[in-house]
Amino acid sequence: MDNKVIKGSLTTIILKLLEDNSRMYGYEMTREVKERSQDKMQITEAALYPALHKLVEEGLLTTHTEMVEGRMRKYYSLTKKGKKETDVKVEALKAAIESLQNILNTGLSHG
Amino acid sequence: MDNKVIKGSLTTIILKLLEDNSRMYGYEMTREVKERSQDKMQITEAALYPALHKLVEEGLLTTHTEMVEGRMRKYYSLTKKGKKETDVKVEALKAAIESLQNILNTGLSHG
DNA sequence: TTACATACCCAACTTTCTTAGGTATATTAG
DNA sequence: CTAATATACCTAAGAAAGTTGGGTATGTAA
Repeated sequence: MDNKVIKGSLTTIILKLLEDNSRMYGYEMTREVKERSQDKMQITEAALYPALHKLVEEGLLTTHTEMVEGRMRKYYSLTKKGKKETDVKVEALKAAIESLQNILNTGLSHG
Repeated sequence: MDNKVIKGSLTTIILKLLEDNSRMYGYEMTREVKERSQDKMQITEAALYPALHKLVEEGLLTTHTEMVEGRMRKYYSLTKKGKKETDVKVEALKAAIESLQNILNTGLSHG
């Protein structure tokens, strides 16, 4: 993450993107995150690719390589196991965000 | 963080607690986070103490040790520099959370 | 031919957290 | 008196997940 504030959520973000899109390639994911966050967040390719490889290793993603306009594209998709994990991880992240907000918003007078 | 979902926010949490309380000791911080998150989050002492020491090193916190009921308590407070940093870091974390939510909530049909 | 966008990748390093302890006092249960 | 639990501080070794700083290669626009 470019925005070194929230770490440990990259894997969950990847899974969520693939839940929404059925198949995506790495470079496309970096664009999508930039867009969804209105340019405020940027995943670096150096963090992304190793994370994708790990997810494949763990059996959560499968790949399919294609040549498009002379360039290689390695598409990733969720496996059945990956879909289950996505639900679990997305829910866990949402819960963690809520807790974090409770921590950050307690102790305010009312301004 | 016990909840290994969100990393990198421990320092900001410490600063925020001290913004709300003027002085706190380490053990108290672990209780406060547990309470604010309704037992969903738990900061470990092994993560907390090194983080506190680093913040003192960086000039963001000062300490004052007292004996209370036969036990040592090391109180931490924000320095002037620490107060400024707190504002910066809390705002950055809130913005990051918002971006993260945008990422997680895009692509939903409406169910 | 230079620059930029697209598209994949790796190695070395750093930061931050977890795991797994250690020390010590006060209080409660038996 | 003893054991367990809560309070209260701490460290060292290792893992995990990033960052920094590259590399390779094609297509397109200036």
